[in-house]
Amino acid sequence: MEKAVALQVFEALSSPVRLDVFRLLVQAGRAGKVAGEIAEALDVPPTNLSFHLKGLTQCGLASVEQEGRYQRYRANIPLMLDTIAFLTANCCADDPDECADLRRGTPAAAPFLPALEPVARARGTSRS
Amino acid sequence: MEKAVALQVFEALSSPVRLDVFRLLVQAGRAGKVAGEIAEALDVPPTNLSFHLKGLTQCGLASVEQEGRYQRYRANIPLMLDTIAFLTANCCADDPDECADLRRGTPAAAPFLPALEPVARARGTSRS
DNA sequence: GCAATATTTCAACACTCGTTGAACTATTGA
DNA sequence: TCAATAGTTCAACGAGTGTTGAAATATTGC
Repeated sequence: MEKAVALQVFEALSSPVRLDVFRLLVQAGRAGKVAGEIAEALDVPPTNLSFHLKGLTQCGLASVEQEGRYQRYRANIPLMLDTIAFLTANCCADDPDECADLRRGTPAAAPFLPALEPVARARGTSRS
Repeated sequence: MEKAVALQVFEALSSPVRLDVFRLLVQAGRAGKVAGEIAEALDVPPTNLSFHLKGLTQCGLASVEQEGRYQRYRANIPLMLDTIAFLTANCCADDPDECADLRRGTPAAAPFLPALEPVARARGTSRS
């Protein structure tokens, strides 16, 4: 994946409205949602929603298909996964032990953010 | 994870400089890098780098540790994984078959990718 | 103490982004 | 054809972001 694409994806996901829309589409799966459904679900004015849907489609994170007078949007999950792969490429200096340690410390559904207590912990104090 | 945190993470990753810095730190692993090393590796002026490092640390994506007159930065990989989990929560209308289809053809680059398992098994389906 | 090194803060500027109402296009149903 | 519905485009404004040089802070070695 090219860096430019990853940047566009992250930029798209950095807006509250677009993040909500994308997650809604991810949860909708193949079925997707038409613009009106999205607008109703998220309580976003049509004008504004259209603006953000354009952003999501332009970076490839969503696709559109016309259905009569409706526009059906769907999440591009492969692109999302590609972007994640790009972000984690060659991680941990290619040391599998490091990766294992880091993953162990992170239950996939952690309720609290480990904001300022990250990898630094692994160095010096608790590890030999 | 709170939506606000995920937003800050994506916003942080939506800048070319910050994306480069974060990926560099991910690749550096536990060792991390001091600001000067990052500046040299990416050819970013110190003033500008400092600005972006602040952004990365404020959202929790990087940590700082003082080492004499140096500042050592490290990637917060658990936070990154939490964010990914947040993004993919309840995907595909909780239909495991959909997830399996979508994940097919996705590059399995980093050792981190297995952490995405919840995507495919959101509904307790044993697969593999 | 003093100079050199490493990094951050500050002020200023151009630039981009998000939101909104009004106007526009396209499709449906009568 | 006409009115209603679904959605997008446009113009404008305020707010936020990225970059830079100059100045400030902190640490090291002499």
